[in-house]
Amino acid sequence: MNKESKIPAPTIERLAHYSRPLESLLDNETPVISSEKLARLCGVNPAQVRKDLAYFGEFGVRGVGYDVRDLLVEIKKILATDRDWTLCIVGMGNLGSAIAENENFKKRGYKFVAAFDSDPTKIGRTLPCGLIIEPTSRIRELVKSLKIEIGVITTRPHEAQRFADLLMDSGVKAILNFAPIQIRTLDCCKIENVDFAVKLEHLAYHIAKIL
Amino acid sequence: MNKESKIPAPTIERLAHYSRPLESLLDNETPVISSEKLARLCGVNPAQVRKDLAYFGEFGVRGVGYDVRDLLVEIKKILATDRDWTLCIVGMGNLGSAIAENENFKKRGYKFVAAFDSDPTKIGRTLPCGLIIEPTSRIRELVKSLKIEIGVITTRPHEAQRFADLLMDSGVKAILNFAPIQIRTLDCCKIENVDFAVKLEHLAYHIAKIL
DNA sequence: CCAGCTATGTGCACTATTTCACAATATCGT
DNA sequence: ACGATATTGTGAAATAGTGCACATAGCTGG
Ligand SMILES: NC(=O)c1ccc[n+]([C@@H]2O[C@H](COP(=O)([O-])OP(=O)(O)OC[C@H]3O[C@@H](n4cnc5c(N)ncnc54)[C@H](O)[C@@H]3O)[C@@H](O)[C@H]2O)c1
Ligand SMILES: NC(=O)c1ccc[n+]([C@@H]2O[C@H](COP(=O)([O-])OP(=O)(O)OC[C@H]3O[C@@H](n4cnc5c(N)ncnc54)[C@H](O)[C@@H]3O)[C@@H](O)[C@H]2O)c1
Repeated sequence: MNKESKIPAPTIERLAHYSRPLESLLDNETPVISSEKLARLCGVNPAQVRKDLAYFGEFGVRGVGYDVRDLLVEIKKILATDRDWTLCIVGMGNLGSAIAENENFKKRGYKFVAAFDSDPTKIGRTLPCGLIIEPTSRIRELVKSLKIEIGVITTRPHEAQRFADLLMDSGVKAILNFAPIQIRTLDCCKIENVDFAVKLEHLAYHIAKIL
Repeated sequence: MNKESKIPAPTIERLAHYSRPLESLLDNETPVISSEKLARLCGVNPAQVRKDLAYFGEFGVRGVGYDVRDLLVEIKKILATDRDWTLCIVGMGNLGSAIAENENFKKRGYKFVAAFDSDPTKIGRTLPCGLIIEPTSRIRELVKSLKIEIGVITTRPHEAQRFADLLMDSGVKAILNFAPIQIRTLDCCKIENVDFAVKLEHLAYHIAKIL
């Protein structure tokens, strides 16, 4: 049971991917799907799908496949997305605003309950989603009182480490960082980075190789 | 020569990461850096740094380290970011606009030369960066006449595949996709996906495990 | 109740990636 | 000029992840 500690990170990421087509299938009234079909929808190997799921239990029926609704429930349980999460976002530039407005996150249970910026001209402004931009000086106070669990960093790079430290120190359990720098992190806090430019550079490398 | 074909994808992504601190070091007037220091700045193993670089040549000096400026030039040469790239973006919602406005991309040589949307109320609008939003019906024409090499997709998910097909058919060599769906792709076109929600789910999984 | 069919769950071999450990080599001080 | 020192470049070992192949087990129809 506690082999959960050595589950490959790619498995976790794929589980999240599997849930996307499953949601469409549910709308589609497709009751059952095979590992082969799901694999094709996600661009992976069918054995991979079965193995990924097998880390967590036996969710399929031999000779039949997986019940779409049940499987989705199980995956959400595994990923802990069967509950709501409380988040805040620091840095309300273009990217920060786009993320705060995005409906998809809300739909998946990621609730932004606070938005921070250090630019005085932005503070107090109300976003279309209803959030009011707070000064960064209130981060500690609000993270604690609103029990914020995840922090999103969309500040400019030179401020990112400072706010990460502040968030961690205030009790945030995880950080999603969009600033293109390497954040030093404490053990008590899990961090994920998203760097679009890295992806573009990867693409550039491949195109250039072909030419 | 053709051992380039078996260079690990993680190596390419790390090379992009290495270039970030190197740029700061340049400003900092630090002339030389060891694999150990660079590794620490990037949160990886020093042997990894050396091996990654060794795929492409010998850039260091034994007993000394790597010349910061030279190394940066070499990495840019490898990643083909020592030149400009021509890009377009399809879907000028919040995220699309944030990306088009971002100065970092321009600074790194990624030039957005066209922006498309299918919403008639948006077409014709001028973005702060100077781009005029074109109707998606002009994608094929403009990709060809402006020699656009990379397409960025920030449309809503259900339109993403259609525009990906159109971009590929128009001659784009690579696509960066932000819509949370699996895009079917042709061999002639390299695709990278960025899915923030997957990262959040990864974080949620880890936090929930600890509790 | 059994035979035939189908698709899962999984041991194992294979492939990919990371890390170790050390020989090779450049520099510096004397 | 040479030994001490530092740090690279790299084969080989260790670790991680993927995919095959098949025994296993549920379902259906007779
Ligand atoms: N914003 C984010 O943080 C974020 C994060 C991850 C993925 N994405 C994905 O990126 C894509 C774009 O996201 P976004 O936040 O820019 O979305 P958005 O709502 O700002 O706009 C997206 C697109 O939909 C069109 N659109 C939106 N509302 C419309 C309307 N009422 N009528 C006609 N067209 C309309 C716009 O023209 C635009 O092209 C989506 O696929 C989304 O899932 C966004
Ligand atoms: N927009 C993107 O596509 C994108 C992509 C990848 C990474 N990022 C990163 O995300 C972060 C935010 O990007 P963004 O596009 O939202 O940046 P942005 O320029 O829209 O704003 C970023 C932040 O800087 C502050 N700011 C900007 N201009 C200011 C000014 N003149 N005076 C005072 N404060 C000012 C804002 O208050 C905001 O908090 C950056 O670290 C960027 O590198 C952005």
